[in-house]
Amino acid sequence: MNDTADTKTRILDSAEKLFGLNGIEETSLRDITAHAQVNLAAVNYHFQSKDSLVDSVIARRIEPVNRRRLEMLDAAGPEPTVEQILTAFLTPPLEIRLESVVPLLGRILSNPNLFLDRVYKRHFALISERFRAALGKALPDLSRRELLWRQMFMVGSMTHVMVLGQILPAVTDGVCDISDPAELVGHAVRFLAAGFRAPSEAAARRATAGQKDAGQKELQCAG
Amino acid sequence: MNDTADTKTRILDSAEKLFGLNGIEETSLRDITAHAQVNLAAVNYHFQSKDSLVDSVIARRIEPVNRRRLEMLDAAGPEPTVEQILTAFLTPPLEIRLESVVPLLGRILSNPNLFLDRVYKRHFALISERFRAALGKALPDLSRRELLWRQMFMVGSMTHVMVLGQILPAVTDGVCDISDPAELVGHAVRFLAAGFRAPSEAAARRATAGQKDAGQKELQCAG
DNA sequence: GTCTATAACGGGATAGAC
DNA sequence: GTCTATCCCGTTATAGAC
Repeated sequence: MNDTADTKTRILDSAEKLFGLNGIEETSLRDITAHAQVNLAAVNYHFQSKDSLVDSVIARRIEPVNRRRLEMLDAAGPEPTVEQILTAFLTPPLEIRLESVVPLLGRILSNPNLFLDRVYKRHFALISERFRAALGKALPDLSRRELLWRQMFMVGSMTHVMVLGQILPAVTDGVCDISDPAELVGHAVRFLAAGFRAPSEAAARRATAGQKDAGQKELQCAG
Repeated sequence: MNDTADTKTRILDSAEKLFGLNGIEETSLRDITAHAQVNLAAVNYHFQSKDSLVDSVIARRIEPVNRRRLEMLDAAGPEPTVEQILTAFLTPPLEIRLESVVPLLGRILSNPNLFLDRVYKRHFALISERFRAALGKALPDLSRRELLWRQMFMVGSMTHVMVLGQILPAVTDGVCDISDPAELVGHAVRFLAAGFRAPSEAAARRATAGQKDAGQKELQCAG
Protein backbone atom coordinates (compact mmCIF):
# COMPACT_ATOMS: atom_id res chain seq x y z
CA MET A 1 0.00 0.00 0.00
CA ASN A 2 1.21 3.46 -0.98
CA ASP A 3 0.46 5.50 2.12
CA THR A 4 1.20 8.77 0.37
CA ALA A 5 -1.35 8.34 -2.41
CA ASP A 6 -4.57 10.29 -2.40
CA THR A 7 -7.79 8.86 -1.02
CA LYS A 8 -9.24 7.81 -4.35
CA THR A 9 -6.13 5.85 -5.31
CA ARG A 10 -5.85 4.28 -1.87
CA ILE A 11 -9.42 3.03 -2.19
CA LEU A 12 -8.77 1.60 -5.64
CA ASP A 13 -5.58 -0.12 -4.46
CA SER A 14 -7.21 -1.67 -1.43
CA ALA A 15 -10.34 -2.72 -3.28
CA GLU A 16 -8.27 -4.36 -5.99
CA LYS A 17 -6.21 -6.28 -3.47
CA LEU A 18 -9.13 -7.48 -1.35
CA PHE A 19 -11.32 -8.31 -4.36
CA GLY A 20 -8.53 -10.48 -5.72
CA LEU A 21 -7.87 -12.16 -2.40
CA ASN A 22 -11.38 -12.79 -1.15
CA GLY A 23 -13.77 -12.09 -3.99
CA ILE A 24 -15.85 -9.10 -4.93
CA GLU A 25 -19.15 -9.96 -3.23
CA GLU A 26 -17.26 -11.20 -0.20
CA THR A 27 -15.46 -7.88 0.31
CA SER A 28 -17.38 -5.13 2.10
CA LEU A 29 -16.81 -1.42 1.79
CA ARG A 30 -15.83 -1.54 5.47
CA ASP A 31 -13.07 -4.02 4.66
CA ILE A 32 -11.84 -1.73 1.91
CA THR A 33 -11.87 1.51 3.87
CA ALA A 34 -10.24 -0.14 6.89
CA HIS A 35 -7.43 -1.51 4.70
CA ALA A 36 -7.03 1.82 2.90
CA GLN A 37 -7.16 3.71 6.20
CA VAL A 38 -9.74 6.11 4.84
CA ASN A 39 -13.23 6.93 5.95
CA LEU A 40 -16.15 4.76 4.98
CA ALA A 41 -18.04 7.65 3.42
CA ALA A 42 -15.14 8.42 1.10
CA VAL A 43 -16.12 5.51 -1.13
CA ASN A 44 -19.52 6.93 -1.89
CA TYR A 45 -18.06 10.36 -2.33
CA HIS A 46 -15.38 9.40 -4.87
CA PHE A 47 -17.33 6.56 -6.49
CA GLN A 48 -21.10 6.62 -6.43
CA SER A 49 -21.66 3.07 -5.28
CA LYS A 50 -19.90 -0.21 -4.74
CA ASP A 51 -20.87 -1.38 -8.23
CA SER A 52 -19.30 1.69 -9.73
CA LEU A 53 -16.17 1.15 -7.65
CA VAL A 54 -15.95 -2.38 -8.99
CA ASP A 55 -16.16 -1.06 -12.54
CA SER A 56 -13.37 1.42 -11.84
CA VAL A 57 -11.13 -1.23 -10.32
CA ILE A 58 -11.63 -3.47 -13.33
CA ALA A 59 -11.12 -0.77 -15.95
CA ARG A 60 -7.93 0.50 -14.34
CA ARG A 61 -6.19 -2.84 -14.91
CA ILE A 62 -7.86 -4.24 -18.02
CA GLU A 63 -7.32 -1.24 -20.25
CA PRO A 64 -3.51 -1.20 -20.03
CA VAL A 65 -3.48 -4.97 -20.48
CA ASN A 66 -5.50 -4.68 -23.67
CA ARG A 67 -3.36 -1.83 -25.00
CA ARG A 68 -0.26 -3.91 -24.39
CA ARG A 69 -1.84 -6.91 -26.12
CA LEU A 70 -2.48 -4.90 -29.27
CA GLU A 71 1.02 -3.41 -29.15
CA MET A 72 2.55 -6.87 -28.99
CA LEU A 73 0.30 -8.14 -31.75
CA ASP A 74 1.18 -5.19 -34.00
CA ALA A 75 4.88 -5.63 -33.19
CA ALA A 76 4.73 -9.15 -34.61
CA GLY A 77 4.14 -7.78 -38.11
CA PRO A 78 1.38 -8.28 -40.66
CA GLU A 79 1.44 -12.08 -40.66
CA PRO A 80 2.18 -13.21 -37.11
CA THR A 81 2.59 -16.90 -36.28
CA VAL A 82 0.14 -18.65 -33.99
CA GLU A 83 2.80 -18.60 -31.28
CA GLN A 84 3.25 -14.84 -31.61
CA ILE A 85 -0.49 -14.22 -31.46
CA LEU A 86 -0.92 -16.37 -28.36
CA THR A 87 2.09 -14.82 -26.68
CA ALA A 88 0.70 -11.33 -27.34
CA PHE A 89 -2.63 -12.31 -25.81
CA LEU A 90 -1.38 -14.21 -22.76
CA THR A 91 1.65 -12.27 -21.62
CA PRO A 92 0.18 -8.89 -20.56
CA PRO A 93 -2.38 -10.12 -18.01
CA LEU A 94 0.11 -12.55 -16.48
CA GLU A 95 3.07 -10.26 -16.20
CA ILE A 96 1.33 -7.77 -13.91
CA ARG A 97 3.61 -7.87 -10.94
CA LEU A 98 1.11 -6.62 -8.38
CA GLU A 99 0.01 -9.34 -6.01
CA SER A 100 -3.63 -10.35 -6.29
CA VAL A 101 -4.32 -8.47 -9.53
CA VAL A 102 -3.92 -11.63 -11.57
CA PRO A 103 -6.44 -13.54 -9.44
CA LEU A 104 -8.77 -10.54 -9.63
CA LEU A 105 -8.69 -10.60 -13.42
CA GLY A 106 -9.39 -14.31 -13.22
CA ARG A 107 -12.38 -13.76 -10.96
CA ILE A 108 -13.80 -11.18 -13.31
CA LEU A 109 -13.48 -13.51 -16.27
CA SER A 110 -15.19 -16.33 -14.41
CA ASN A 111 -18.22 -14.47 -13.05
CA PRO A 112 -20.83 -14.78 -15.79
CA ASN A 113 -23.23 -12.21 -14.37
CA LEU A 114 -20.59 -9.56 -13.97
CA PHE A 115 -18.84 -10.56 -17.13
CA LEU A 116 -21.35 -10.16 -19.92
CA ASP A 117 -22.63 -6.62 -19.49
CA ARG A 118 -19.95 -4.95 -17.46
CA VAL A 119 -16.78 -6.56 -18.79
CA TYR A 120 -17.22 -8.40 -22.04
CA LYS A 121 -19.02 -5.69 -23.98
CA ARG A 122 -16.83 -2.89 -22.68
CA HIS A 123 -13.38 -4.44 -22.53
CA PHE A 124 -13.30 -7.75 -24.28
CA ALA A 125 -15.46 -7.90 -27.40
CA LEU A 126 -13.15 -5.88 -29.64
CA ILE A 127 -9.93 -7.49 -28.42
CA SER A 128 -11.45 -10.90 -28.84
CA GLU A 129 -12.48 -10.13 -32.42
CA ARG A 130 -9.11 -8.67 -33.26
CA PHE A 131 -7.20 -11.72 -32.02
CA ARG A 132 -9.67 -14.08 -33.64
CA ALA A 133 -9.07 -12.36 -36.96
CA ALA A 134 -5.31 -12.80 -36.55
CA LEU A 135 -5.72 -16.46 -35.66
CA GLY A 136 -8.07 -16.99 -38.59
CA LYS A 137 -5.49 -15.59 -40.95
CA ALA A 138 -2.76 -17.82 -39.53
CA LEU A 139 -5.05 -20.86 -39.62
CA PRO A 140 -7.15 -20.50 -42.78
CA ASP A 141 -8.50 -24.07 -42.62
CA LEU A 142 -10.49 -23.47 -39.45
CA SER A 143 -14.15 -22.53 -39.66
CA ARG A 144 -15.47 -19.61 -37.65
CA ARG A 145 -17.21 -22.02 -35.31
CA GLU A 146 -14.01 -23.92 -34.62
CA LEU A 147 -12.07 -20.73 -34.13
CA LEU A 148 -14.62 -19.55 -31.58
CA TRP A 149 -14.55 -22.82 -29.64
CA ARG A 150 -10.78 -22.89 -29.58
CA GLN A 151 -10.61 -19.29 -28.48
CA MET A 152 -12.90 -20.23 -25.58
CA PHE A 153 -10.54 -23.03 -24.61
CA MET A 154 -7.59 -20.65 -24.77
CA VAL A 155 -9.24 -18.03 -22.59
CA GLY A 156 -10.35 -20.76 -20.20
CA SER A 157 -6.84 -22.16 -19.85
CA MET A 158 -5.49 -18.73 -18.99
CA THR A 159 -8.40 -17.80 -16.74
CA HIS A 160 -8.21 -20.96 -14.68
CA VAL A 161 -4.55 -20.51 -13.92
CA MET A 162 -5.19 -16.86 -13.04
CA VAL A 163 -8.14 -17.70 -10.80
CA LEU A 164 -6.25 -20.36 -8.89
CA GLY A 165 -3.36 -17.94 -8.48
CA GLN A 166 -2.20 -18.27 -4.92
CA ILE A 167 -3.50 -21.80 -4.44
CA LEU A 168 -1.90 -23.18 -7.61
CA PRO A 169 1.07 -24.64 -5.70
CA ALA A 170 -1.32 -26.28 -3.22
CA VAL A 171 -3.10 -28.22 -5.97
CA THR A 172 0.10 -29.23 -7.80
CA ASP A 173 2.34 -30.37 -4.94
CA GLY A 174 4.24 -27.11 -5.28
CA VAL A 175 5.20 -27.78 -8.87
CA CYS A 176 3.27 -25.02 -10.65
CA ASP A 177 2.93 -21.39 -9.71
CA ILE A 178 2.30 -18.10 -11.45
CA SER A 179 5.29 -16.22 -10.10
CA ASP A 180 7.28 -16.87 -13.28
CA PRO A 181 5.05 -15.54 -16.07
CA ALA A 182 7.58 -16.39 -18.76
CA GLU A 183 7.58 -20.07 -17.86
CA LEU A 184 3.80 -20.15 -17.64
CA VAL A 185 3.37 -18.40 -20.99
CA GLY A 186 5.88 -20.81 -22.52
CA HIS A 187 3.97 -23.87 -21.35
CA ALA A 188 0.65 -22.35 -22.36
CA VAL A 189 1.80 -21.29 -25.83
CA ARG A 190 3.25 -24.72 -26.64
CA PHE A 191 0.07 -26.42 -25.51
CA LEU A 192 -2.41 -24.01 -27.06
CA ALA A 193 -0.60 -23.53 -30.38
CA ALA A 194 -0.69 -27.29 -30.91
CA GLY A 195 -4.39 -27.23 -30.03
CA PHE A 196 -5.14 -24.48 -32.53
CA ARG A 197 -3.28 -26.43 -35.20
CA ALA A 198 -5.24 -29.62 -34.53
CA PRO A 199 -7.15 -30.92 -37.57
CA SER A 200 -10.44 -29.20 -38.19
CA GLU A 201 -13.70 -30.99 -37.60
CA ALA A 202 -14.06 -31.53 -41.35
CA ALA A 203 -10.49 -32.80 -41.72
CA ALA A 204 -10.93 -35.18 -38.82
CA ARG A 205 -14.09 -36.57 -40.44
CA ARG A 206 -12.32 -37.01 -43.78
CA ALA A 207 -9.43 -38.79 -42.08
CA THR A 208 -11.65 -41.30 -40.27
CA ALA A 209 -13.71 -41.86 -43.40
CA GLY A 210 -10.59 -42.48 -45.52
CA GLN A 211 -8.70 -44.90 -43.31
CA LYS A 212 -10.99 -47.26 -41.49
CA ASP A 213 -8.94 -48.97 -38.81
CA ALA A 214 -6.02 -46.66 -38.14
CA GLY A 215 -7.41 -45.95 -34.69
CA GLN A 216 -7.54 -42.43 -33.29
CA LYS A 217 -3.84 -41.77 -33.67
CA GLU A 218 -4.17 -40.08 -37.03
CA LEU A 219 -5.90 -37.21 -35.30
CA GLN A 220 -2.52 -36.14 -34.04
CA CYS A 221 -1.24 -33.76 -36.63
CA ALA A 222 -2.66 -31.96 -39.57
CA GLY A 223 -2.83 -28.20 -38.96
CA MET B 1 -39.11 -28.21 -9.65
CA ASN B 2 -40.53 -31.47 -8.38
CA ASP B 3 -43.39 -30.35 -6.17
CA THR B 4 -43.90 -33.81 -4.72
CA ALA B 5 -40.36 -34.24 -3.38
CA ASP B 6 -39.66 -34.00 0.30
CA THR B 7 -38.49 -30.79 1.92
CA LYS B 8 -34.83 -31.70 2.02
CA THR B 9 -34.74 -32.53 -1.68
CA ARG B 10 -36.73 -29.43 -2.60
CA ILE B 11 -34.19 -27.30 -0.77
CA LEU B 12 -31.28 -29.01 -2.52
CA ASP B 13 -32.95 -28.62 -5.92
CA SER B 14 -33.70 -24.94 -5.44
CA ALA B 15 -30.32 -24.13 -3.96
CA GLU B 16 -28.57 -25.86 -6.84
CA LYS B 17 -30.59 -23.96 -9.40
CA LEU B 18 -30.19 -20.53 -7.81
CA PHE B 19 -26.51 -21.06 -7.00
CA GLY B 20 -25.88 -21.92 -10.64
CA LEU B 21 -27.91 -19.00 -11.93
CA ASN B 22 -26.84 -16.22 -9.60
CA GLY B 23 -23.85 -17.46 -7.63
CA ILE B 24 -23.52 -18.93 -4.17
CA GLU B 25 -22.75 -15.81 -2.13
CA GLU B 26 -25.36 -13.90 -4.08
CA THR B 27 -28.13 -16.36 -3.19
CA SER B 28 -29.77 -15.96 0.22
CA LEU B 29 -31.48 -18.67 2.21
CA ARG B 30 -34.64 -16.60 1.80
CA ASP B 31 -34.29 -16.85 -1.99
CA ILE B 32 -33.89 -20.59 -1.69
CA THR B 33 -36.80 -21.23 0.65
CA ALA B 34 -39.10 -18.98 -1.37
CA HIS B 35 -38.23 -20.86 -4.58
CA ALA B 36 -38.58 -24.23 -2.88
CA GLN B 37 -41.82 -23.13 -1.22
CA VAL B 38 -40.65 -24.35 2.15
CA ASN B 39 -40.14 -22.60 5.44
CA LEU B 40 -37.00 -20.61 6.11
CA ALA B 41 -36.19 -22.54 9.27
CA ALA B 42 -36.23 -25.82 7.36
CA VAL B 43 -32.79 -25.08 5.97
CA ASN B 44 -31.20 -24.93 9.39
CA TYR B 45 -33.15 -27.96 10.49
CA HIS B 46 -32.13 -30.26 7.63
CA PHE B 47 -28.70 -28.74 7.07
CA GLN B 48 -26.93 -27.04 9.93
CA SER B 49 -25.87 -23.90 8.12
CA LYS B 50 -25.68 -22.33 4.71
CA ASP B 51 -22.09 -23.54 4.33
CA SER B 52 -23.12 -27.08 5.04
CA LEU B 53 -25.97 -26.76 2.53
CA VAL B 54 -23.46 -25.62 -0.07
CA ASP B 55 -21.32 -28.67 0.62
CA SER B 56 -24.33 -30.96 0.22
CA VAL B 57 -25.37 -29.33 -3.04
CA ILE B 58 -21.86 -29.78 -4.41
CA ALA B 59 -21.40 -33.36 -3.25
CA ARG B 60 -24.73 -34.51 -4.67
CA ARG B 61 -23.63 -33.65 -8.23
CA ILE B 62 -19.87 -34.11 -8.16
CA GLU B 63 -19.83 -37.63 -6.79
CA PRO B 64 -21.87 -39.24 -9.60
CA VAL B 65 -19.83 -37.27 -12.14
CA ASN B 66 -16.59 -38.65 -10.71
CA ARG B 67 -17.94 -42.20 -10.55
CA ARG B 68 -18.95 -41.95 -14.19
CA ARG B 69 -15.53 -40.58 -15.12
CA LEU B 70 -13.78 -43.58 -13.61
CA GLU B 71 -16.25 -45.97 -15.23
CA MET B 72 -15.53 -44.47 -18.64
CA LEU B 73 -11.79 -44.51 -18.02
CA ASP B 74 -11.88 -48.16 -16.95
CA ALA B 75 -14.08 -49.04 -19.92
CA ALA B 76 -11.32 -47.80 -22.25
CA GLY B 77 -9.05 -50.67 -21.19
CA PRO B 78 -5.58 -50.79 -19.68
CA GLU B 79 -3.89 -48.54 -22.24
CA PRO B 80 -6.39 -45.86 -23.23
CA THR B 81 -5.54 -43.27 -25.90
CA VAL B 82 -5.26 -39.59 -25.02
CA GLU B 83 -8.61 -39.05 -26.73
CA GLN B 84 -10.28 -41.73 -24.65
CA ILE B 85 -8.86 -40.32 -21.42
CA LEU B 86 -10.00 -36.79 -22.24
CA THR B 87 -13.43 -37.97 -23.31
CA ALA B 88 -13.84 -39.86 -20.04
CA PHE B 89 -12.92 -36.76 -18.06
CA LEU B 90 -14.93 -34.19 -19.97
CA THR B 91 -18.15 -35.97 -20.87
CA PRO B 92 -19.75 -36.64 -17.47
CA PRO B 93 -19.85 -33.05 -16.13
CA LEU B 94 -21.11 -31.73 -19.45
CA GLU B 95 -23.83 -34.25 -20.13
CA ILE B 96 -25.81 -33.44 -17.00
CA ARG B 97 -29.09 -32.42 -18.51
CA LEU B 98 -30.37 -30.38 -15.58
CA GLU B 99 -30.35 -26.67 -16.31
CA SER B 100 -27.91 -24.60 -14.28
CA VAL B 101 -26.00 -27.56 -12.82
CA VAL B 102 -23.25 -27.20 -15.39
CA PRO B 103 -22.75 -23.49 -14.57
CA LEU B 104 -22.81 -24.36 -10.87
CA LEU B 105 -20.00 -26.86 -11.31
CA GLY B 106 -18.13 -24.18 -13.21
CA ARG B 107 -18.61 -21.67 -10.41
CA ILE B 108 -17.33 -24.14 -7.87
CA LEU B 109 -14.21 -24.82 -9.91
CA SER B 110 -13.53 -21.12 -10.30
CA ASN B 111 -13.88 -20.00 -6.70
CA PRO B 112 -10.43 -20.48 -5.19
CA ASN B 113 -11.47 -20.00 -1.56
CA LEU B 114 -14.28 -22.51 -1.76
CA PHE B 115 -12.31 -24.78 -4.02
CA LEU B 116 -9.20 -25.72 -2.13
CA ASP B 117 -10.48 -27.01 1.18
CA ARG B 118 -14.06 -27.89 0.47
CA VAL B 119 -13.89 -29.21 -3.08
CA TYR B 120 -10.40 -30.05 -4.26
CA LYS B 121 -9.30 -32.14 -1.29
CA ARG B 122 -12.62 -33.97 -0.99
CA HIS B 123 -13.71 -34.49 -4.57
CA PHE B 124 -10.94 -33.68 -6.95
CA ALA B 125 -7.49 -34.67 -5.71
CA LEU B 126 -7.86 -38.41 -6.30
CA ILE B 127 -9.60 -38.10 -9.66
CA SER B 128 -7.01 -35.64 -10.80
CA GLU B 129 -4.19 -37.99 -9.84
CA ARG B 130 -5.84 -40.96 -11.47
CA PHE B 131 -6.31 -39.15 -14.79
CA ARG B 132 -2.83 -37.68 -14.65
CA ALA B 133 -1.42 -41.19 -14.25
CA ALA B 134 -3.35 -42.35 -17.31
CA LEU B 135 -2.17 -39.36 -19.34
CA GLY B 136 1.41 -39.90 -18.18
CA LYS B 137 1.28 -43.49 -19.40
CA ALA B 138 -0.10 -42.44 -22.78
CA LEU B 139 2.47 -39.63 -23.07
CA PRO B 140 5.69 -40.96 -21.53
CA ASP B 141 7.84 -38.11 -22.87
CA LEU B 142 6.16 -35.48 -20.71
CA SER B 143 7.67 -34.53 -17.37
CA ARG B 144 5.49 -34.39 -14.29
CA ARG B 145 5.69 -30.59 -14.38
CA GLU B 146 4.48 -30.45 -17.96
CA LEU B 147 1.72 -32.93 -17.28
CA LEU B 148 0.51 -30.79 -14.37
CA TRP B 149 0.51 -27.58 -16.40
CA ARG B 150 -1.34 -29.21 -19.26
CA GLN B 151 -3.88 -30.72 -16.94
CA MET B 152 -4.51 -27.21 -15.58
CA PHE B 153 -5.11 -25.96 -19.10
CA MET B 154 -7.50 -28.82 -19.76
CA VAL B 155 -9.52 -28.23 -16.60
CA GLY B 156 -9.54 -24.52 -17.36
CA SER B 157 -10.86 -25.02 -20.88
CA MET B 158 -13.72 -27.13 -19.56
CA THR B 159 -14.39 -24.89 -16.58
CA HIS B 160 -14.60 -21.70 -18.61
CA VAL B 161 -17.16 -23.15 -20.99
CA MET B 162 -19.14 -24.47 -18.03
CA VAL B 163 -19.01 -21.14 -16.18
CA LEU B 164 -20.15 -19.15 -19.17
CA GLY B 165 -22.95 -21.65 -19.72
CA GLN B 166 -26.04 -19.62 -20.47
CA ILE B 167 -24.16 -16.61 -21.80
CA LEU B 168 -21.95 -18.59 -24.17
CA PRO B 169 -24.16 -17.81 -27.19
CA ALA B 170 -24.11 -14.11 -26.28
CA VAL B 171 -20.31 -13.93 -26.45
CA THR B 172 -20.05 -15.97 -29.66
CA ASP B 173 -22.76 -14.43 -31.85
CA GLY B 174 -24.91 -17.46 -31.15
CA VAL B 175 -22.37 -19.87 -32.61
CA CYS B 176 -21.34 -21.81 -29.50
CA ASP B 177 -23.53 -23.22 -26.80
CA ILE B 178 -23.42 -26.07 -24.30
CA SER B 179 -26.75 -27.66 -25.19
CA ASP B 180 -25.03 -30.27 -27.37
CA PRO B 181 -22.44 -31.88 -25.08
CA ALA B 182 -21.28 -34.31 -27.78
CA GLU B 183 -20.29 -31.48 -30.11
CA LEU B 184 -18.58 -29.60 -27.32
CA VAL B 185 -16.67 -32.66 -26.14
CA GLY B 186 -15.65 -33.35 -29.73
CA HIS B 187 -14.19 -29.88 -30.22
CA ALA B 188 -12.52 -29.96 -26.83
CA VAL B 189 -10.98 -33.39 -27.27
CA ARG B 190 -9.52 -32.54 -30.69
CA PHE B 191 -8.04 -29.32 -29.34
CA LEU B 192 -6.77 -30.68 -26.03
CA ALA B 193 -5.38 -33.97 -27.36
CA ALA B 194 -3.23 -32.00 -29.79
CA GLY B 195 -2.14 -29.77 -26.92
CA PHE B 196 -1.13 -32.74 -24.77
CA ARG B 197 0.84 -34.17 -27.67
CA ALA B 198 2.74 -30.93 -28.26
CA PRO B 199 6.51 -31.28 -27.95
CA SER B 200 7.81 -31.24 -24.42
CA GLU B 201 9.75 -28.29 -23.12
CA ALA B 202 13.00 -30.23 -23.54
CA ALA B 203 12.11 -31.36 -27.07
CA ALA B 204 11.22 -27.80 -28.06
CA ARG B 205 14.59 -26.59 -26.79
CA ARG B 206 16.44 -29.32 -28.66
CA ALA B 207 14.55 -28.48 -31.85
CA THR B 208 15.36 -24.77 -31.73
CA ALA B 209 18.97 -25.49 -30.83
CA GLY B 210 19.37 -27.96 -33.71
CA GLN B 211 17.84 -25.98 -36.58
CA LYS B 212 18.58 -22.32 -36.38
CA ASP B 213 16.31 -20.58 -38.87
CA ALA B 214 13.41 -22.92 -39.41
CA GLY B 215 11.13 -20.43 -37.71
CA GLN B 216 8.64 -21.50 -35.11
CA LYS B 217 6.77 -23.90 -37.36
CA GLU B 218 8.69 -26.95 -36.23
CA LEU B 219 6.95 -26.68 -32.90
CA GLN B 220 3.88 -28.11 -34.55
CA CYS B 221 4.16 -31.81 -34.03
CA ALA B 222 6.29 -34.16 -32.06
CA GLY B 223 4.52 -35.90 -29.13
C1' DG C 1 -12.98 16.96 1.02
C1' DT C 2 -13.28 14.51 5.08
C1' DC C 3 -15.36 13.03 9.10
C1' DT C 4 -19.21 10.93 12.69
C1' DA C 5 -23.38 9.07 13.21
C1' DT C 6 -27.14 6.73 11.73
C1' DA C 7 -30.76 5.33 8.68
C1' DA C 8 -32.73 1.48 6.22
C1' DC C 9 -32.27 -2.91 4.95
C1' DG C 10 -31.23 -7.85 4.30
C1' DG C 11 -28.55 -11.48 5.90
C1' DG C 12 -28.01 -16.10 8.80
C1' DA C 13 -29.47 -18.31 12.64
C1' DT C 14 -32.55 -19.76 16.57
C1' DA C 15 -36.27 -20.20 20.30
C1' DG C 16 -40.26 -22.12 21.13
C1' DA C 17 -45.25 -23.14 19.84
C1' DC C 18 -47.57 -26.60 17.29
C1' DG D 1 -40.88 -32.00 11.05
C1' DT D 2 -42.76 -27.65 10.35
C1' DC D 3 -44.10 -23.17 11.46
C1' DT D 4 -43.91 -17.91 13.32
C1' DA D 5 -41.50 -14.52 15.26
C1' DT D 6 -37.46 -12.50 16.42
C1' DC D 7 -32.56 -11.72 17.47
C1' DC D 8 -28.42 -9.86 16.16
C1' DC D 9 -25.24 -8.81 12.98
C1' DG D 10 -23.09 -6.67 8.85
C1' DT D 11 -24.22 -4.31 4.78
C1' DT D 12 -24.69 -0.04 1.61
C1' DA D 13 -25.73 4.48 1.56
C1' DT D 14 -26.61 9.17 3.29
C1' DA D 15 -27.32 13.38 6.30
C1' DG D 16 -25.08 16.86 8.28
C1' DA D 17 -21.15 18.80 11.25
C1' DC D 18 -16.56 20.44 10.47
